[in-house]
Amino acid sequence: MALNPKQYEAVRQIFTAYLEKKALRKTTERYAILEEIYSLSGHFDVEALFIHLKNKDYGVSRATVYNTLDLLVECDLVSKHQFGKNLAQYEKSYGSKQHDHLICTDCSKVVEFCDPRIQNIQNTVEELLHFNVMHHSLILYASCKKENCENKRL
Amino acid sequence: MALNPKQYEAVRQIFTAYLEKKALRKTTERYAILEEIYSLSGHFDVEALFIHLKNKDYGVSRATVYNTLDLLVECDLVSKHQFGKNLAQYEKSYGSKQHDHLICTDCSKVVEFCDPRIQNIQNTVEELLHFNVMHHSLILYASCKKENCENKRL
DNA sequence: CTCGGTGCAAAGCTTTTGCATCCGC
DNA sequence: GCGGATGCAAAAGCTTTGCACCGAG
Repeated sequence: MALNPKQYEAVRQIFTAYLEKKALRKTTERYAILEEIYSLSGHFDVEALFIHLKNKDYGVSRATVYNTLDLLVECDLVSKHQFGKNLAQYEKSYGSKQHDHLICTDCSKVVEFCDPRIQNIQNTVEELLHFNVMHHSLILYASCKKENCENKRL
Repeated sequence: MALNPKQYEAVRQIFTAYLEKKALRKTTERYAILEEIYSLSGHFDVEALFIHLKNKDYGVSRATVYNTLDLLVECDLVSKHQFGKNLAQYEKSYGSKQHDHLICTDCSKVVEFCDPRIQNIQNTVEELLHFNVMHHSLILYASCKKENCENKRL
């Protein structure tokens, strides 16, 4: 799940290249946020990331977190999700396999799954509607059968 | 697109049956909201619906609009979407073919499309993960090629 | 030195909540 | 008449914005 140092260096370089291309400044805050995100596993929201950063020596403001997340989404190092709630969820995306999400309607748990057939659908729609599909979001809302669901026991 | 009187009567009856099953009251506000929704075409957000209702003789409050939308979503007469923004979009769903959405990254225009293969993916995931998929949301984010996009001309 | 970026707090927007009033049952 | 539903407004929660200060280039 976690990246090794070499992989993380590649991530930094992608971000650096993006900042240079856009003539944006390479601030310590931006790299601190990138590093924190890649040290996390799974999904997180802005507030959780902000708290994590606040608990370190180096604090950043919410405004900067929002600003930097936008940049990271734009250069594909982070992906943003709206899982039906009015709260954006993020996750690091470098080195991760393309995947989609299933959300348990009982306990809100998020499960990831892969299905290559989604690509076929994209291709068909591209041809039919004459669009270039950049990315997609497939969310399955499902209820678990019996003891699968952790929160069933609560 | 619009329902004929007979179809709309079926919609009313579904809502009535749902309210009775749940022992909820059949208020005039609830039916007024249902009627307004089924007179609209395409997607709408809460504020737009609220304004429409406000402009009629019969006014309802935002709180009631939110409350009633939840009920209508629960009995499958209305579907709710989160198109990447922090603003829920709704659309009537009775008599509509199952469909998914493509959003133009240039002009935010929403295009509907159908693809039966999404059902196969659902079936596979159900078996693999032991979940009962209730519904899904597939959104393709795409940029139009050339003159397809209405806003390209702006 | 310049001007983009940051931090902080205020403002903005959508949605939820509390409470008095109202009306379906 | 009782208790759920409504209306209104206030509150809550996430995100954006304005402005003074800071620091990368």
